[in-house]
Amino acid sequence: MNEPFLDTIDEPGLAPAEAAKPVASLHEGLLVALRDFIVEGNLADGVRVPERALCERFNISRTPLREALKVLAAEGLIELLPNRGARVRELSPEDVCELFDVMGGLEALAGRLACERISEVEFAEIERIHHDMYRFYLRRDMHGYFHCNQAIHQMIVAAAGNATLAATYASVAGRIRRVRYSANLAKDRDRLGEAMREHEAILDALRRRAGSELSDILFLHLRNKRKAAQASA
Amino acid sequence: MNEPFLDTIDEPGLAPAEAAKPVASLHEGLLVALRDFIVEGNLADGVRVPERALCERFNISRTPLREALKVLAAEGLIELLPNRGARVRELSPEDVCELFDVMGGLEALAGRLACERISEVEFAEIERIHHDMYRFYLRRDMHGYFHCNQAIHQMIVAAAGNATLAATYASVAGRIRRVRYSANLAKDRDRLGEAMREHEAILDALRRRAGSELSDILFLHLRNKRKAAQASA
DNA sequence: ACTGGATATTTTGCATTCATTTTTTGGAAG
DNA sequence: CTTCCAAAAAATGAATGCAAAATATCCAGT
Repeated sequence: MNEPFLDTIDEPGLAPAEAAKPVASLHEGLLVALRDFIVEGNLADGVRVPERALCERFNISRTPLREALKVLAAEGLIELLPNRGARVRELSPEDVCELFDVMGGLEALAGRLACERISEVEFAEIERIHHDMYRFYLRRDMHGYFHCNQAIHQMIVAAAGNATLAATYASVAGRIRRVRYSANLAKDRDRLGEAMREHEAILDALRRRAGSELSDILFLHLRNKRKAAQASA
Repeated sequence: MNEPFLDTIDEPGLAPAEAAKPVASLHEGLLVALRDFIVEGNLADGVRVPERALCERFNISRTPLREALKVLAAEGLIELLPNRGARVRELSPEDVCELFDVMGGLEALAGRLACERISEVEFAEIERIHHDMYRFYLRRDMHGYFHCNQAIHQMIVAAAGNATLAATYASVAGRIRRVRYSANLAKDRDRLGEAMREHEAILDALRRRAGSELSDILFLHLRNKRKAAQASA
């Protein structure tokens, strides 16, 4: 019989590295693996997912799998129909709107808190990434641009210094990540320039530690992202 | 052998009512029951909770119980130490601060969204509860006051019309509910009057549909609640 | 050929069982 | 009397088994 799924990513020579970061329980590792598996889109939306298939895919028995499914259902990533198994939760346009707004609210909060406690070196780091992003923008390097963009938002959340917020934000971001809007979004030149200007305003408000103002800007920034995503859908 | 826990709250004559709202799965019902059980403080913080005891308490086997525990751990209500069982998660003062701030951020978002879409009848209903609350305040009826207070905040969240936000808010509110700050808080007369004035400002901003302003007021309102809670701790 | 229904198969939900890890207990040595 | 170690007991993590529900299949009747 095959070994559990964890070994499928193991190279023989990497055994010590694996030992250095052992997965505490099968369940925990499975949860992460299964979440990534779904977020990365390996399961079509709305399709019934038999437990048996997933068990074979990850080489585990049904018990830990079902535990993981329950958790993912609580996270809102999948839905469990009684006696009818799990399916990847379909995101209606309304769901996507809601998720964008909640992300906007959480980023607004993050910005407000960041203004209260961000250090100069943290700000300098964000500013540095911002300038990198601007260069990518000028070069029309979309990959680099989006990478920096995501990094800045993540750093603002981190600068808020609120672990509960960070966890909540990660959960919402994970759910929305399944929506592939960036491809179409990237083609909208106007939106890109607008986003760049919004980021300038974000930096400016953060520099002045203007929490309330930054809060508004971040929420509206996400609203505009939402609009662009809707337009491209 | 005893029947499952659900029957312990059943009166013989209530069978039809129970049938009208059947619990889909044992797991689902257990999840709700166990969550309430913990939120209501039936389990001391930090104490190891043997699965066996909970199984006997709810008259179910370990499998659905463990599934429910995994979900509650994901919600942050309990923590699961590998091979060492579950314990009710202790809330440090920092955790409480974080939760208050996240609640503030979510309520700020709710207020902003409510300004966009609240109807006149919804606003009138909130205003009515607000006046009820004021009467309770004058009479020093703390029970009525807190009931109205909670109702208003809940109605603002509902008026936002964002199910994702409502679910996130409910999760955070559930986690913080375990902290018993209201008892001490109620004795602080100054804070009570201050809170009353803040609620006036909330109503005023909502009446004018001033989303950004309401957002600020609600966040600061929660901040002040946080301070009062800290002071009484 | 198509529809309806009965049967067979699959799948889910939960209980039970097994193996491993942790905790407790008992006793011997200092 | 205290401390340390070993064995027993208990608890956890995962697998398997079993009953009920859902789905699929097949056949009869039109």
